[in-house]
Order: sequence, then C-alpha cells, then structure tokens
Amino acid sequence: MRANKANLEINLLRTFVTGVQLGSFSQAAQQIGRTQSAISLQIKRLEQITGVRLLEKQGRGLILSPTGETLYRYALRILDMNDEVVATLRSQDVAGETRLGIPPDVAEICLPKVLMRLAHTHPEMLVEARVDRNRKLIEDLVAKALDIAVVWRNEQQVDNDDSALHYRDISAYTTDWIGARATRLVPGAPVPLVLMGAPCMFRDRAIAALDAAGIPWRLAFTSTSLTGIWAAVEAGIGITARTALGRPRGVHPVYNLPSGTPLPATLGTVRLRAIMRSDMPSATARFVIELLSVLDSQLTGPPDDEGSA
DNA sequence: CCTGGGGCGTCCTGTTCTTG
DNA sequence: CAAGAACAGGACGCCCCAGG
Repeated sequence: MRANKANLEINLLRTFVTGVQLGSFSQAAQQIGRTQSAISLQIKRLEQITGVRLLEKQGRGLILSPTGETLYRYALRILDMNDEVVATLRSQDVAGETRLGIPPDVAEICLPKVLMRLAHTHPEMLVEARVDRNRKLIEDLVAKALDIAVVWRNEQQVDNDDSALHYRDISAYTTDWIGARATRLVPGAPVPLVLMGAPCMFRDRAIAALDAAGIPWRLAFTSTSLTGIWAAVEAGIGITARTALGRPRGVHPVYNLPSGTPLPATLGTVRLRAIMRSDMPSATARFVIELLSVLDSQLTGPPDDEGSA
C-alpha cells in the first residue's frame, strides 16, 4: 500500500508563513506583491494539499489551527533549508579570499557565529579575520592589507570621499557611562576612569565630556584590550564610556556621581560602519554583501539563546 | 523538429459576506 | 461603517500533445 504523496509548494508555504507572521493576509499580500484574493486562494490550495484546516476564524482575522501550528513550524524549517540551498548553490562560483578587519567588541559578540555561518554557506571562500583597533584597521584598508573593515565612527563623521572605497552604515549605538556595583566613587574626588590607550574615540569622548562639565577625573586604568577594560570595570577600579555592545553582565550604566551630580549625558551616538575596497573581485564583493547582512542580523537581531544563565 | 490548439493553473478585478 | 476574508468570472501564460 502506498501513501498518497502530496507536494508542498515553497511559494505557498512562504505565503502561509508571511501571513502568520504579519497576522494578516492582506498585509502578506502587500508584502508578497499579490492581491489579497490571490493569497486567500494560495492558502486554500495549501489546505487542499495538506487535507487539513490550517486556519480558523477569529473575529475579522484568522488564527492558526492546531494543525496549522504544526505546519507553521515545519514551514519555517523547510523555507530555511530552501533558502540555504539556494544561497549555497548561488555562491558556488565564489572562490578566493576575503580579508576582514573588525573591532574587538564586535568580534567578541558575533565573530565566531558570523564566521561559522559563512563557512557553512561559502565553504570555498577563505576568510581572514583580524581583530584590531579602528585606526589600525583603516590604515590596513588603505594599504590594501584588508578588503573590508568594520569600524566605529562618530555619528556625524564623514569619511573622505575616496572613490577607491565604499561605505555602508550598519548600526548606531548610544554611548553610556558604565560601572559596576563594586565601583566606589568618592564624593569630591576625581572620577576614576578605565579607558583604552589613545587614540580611542570612546576615550576622547569621556575626557571631553568630563572636562566640559568641569568634573575632575583621573586615569585609573588603561589597557590595549577590551577584555582588560571590562575586567577593570567589573573589578570596580573605575567607570568607562562604551556602548552596550558586548557589555558583561556584571556592569551597568551609571548616571550620577555620589554627590548627586549627574554625569555628562553628552557622550552621544557612535555608528558602526563598514568600509570596503571598491576594486574587489565581483565574487568577493557578493560574498562581502552577504557577510554584512549576516553581521547586521547578528548585531541588530534578537539575542541568540545563550542559555538561561 | 516545429507549430498551434486545448487544458490547466494562477492571478486579477470587482463584489459579497462577516465581524467589531 | 470599516476592515479583512472569501467568492465569481475573466485574462493570461505555460505545458502537453497531435498533426504537418
């Protein structure tokens, strides 16, 4: 006896998933570029293929039936696999080497995940990743020792209009004062600062903000590594100025000095920008575009399941 | 091997129905 | 009354297959 084989069409599943995620098949129609009735027909067809009712009416809208829930979970996996296969096949002609430069805080958060994912979809592309500070990354990019550098920039900063380079902004982050519970700020005493050695954008901002507010400060700890900075802050040696990116669990934003004087709230915003060479081979350029998209999703998407710790 | 007709699937517009 | 889903009828494109 043979089971009756029904084929699930990818485009029907995509419509179904889009509708469920948007909570409306009218909105799904807009997003997919079809009319609402076409979407309605597609869902009907999906129900015919599966032989079960996928949606139930609730008010003016539709909600998933229990079997619809099951299909939805499978559909996500099928679409994921479909997209991965297509991406892999399309990248078959990608071959070569991409030299990526990335700052320490970004590297700590997502570099392993980004590299793992790209190794999966582009096994033939060799990625050389270098973790270094802003200035060094840009020097290497200009010297053609890197193909792409992800760097911190001031919100208003305009990079030179160099036709040999392309720019793409990834995300913007606010800069905060960050300290630990153990940090002792003595009333009236200079604020102990934990900062990277110069040149450093966050260092410049912290010092300039305190100077502008007339708040005395002292350099309590410097380091050339971000790990060292966070360790010193966690140990309560002083406070630092950074974004929330990669902030350890033991530290938190600080707003006031013990005297009640607010810390300057003018640290402003910094922007993560990708600067890439415009003379990359097209295969490398295509790879870099995907790299940025993966990076973007890691930095701006919901946090991965890091366990319940 | 090429071509044209028929069948089928999909989508569109317009309309109706349902519900808040 | 407004918003969203479903239905009806027609248009269009693709595929298959028979005939030249």
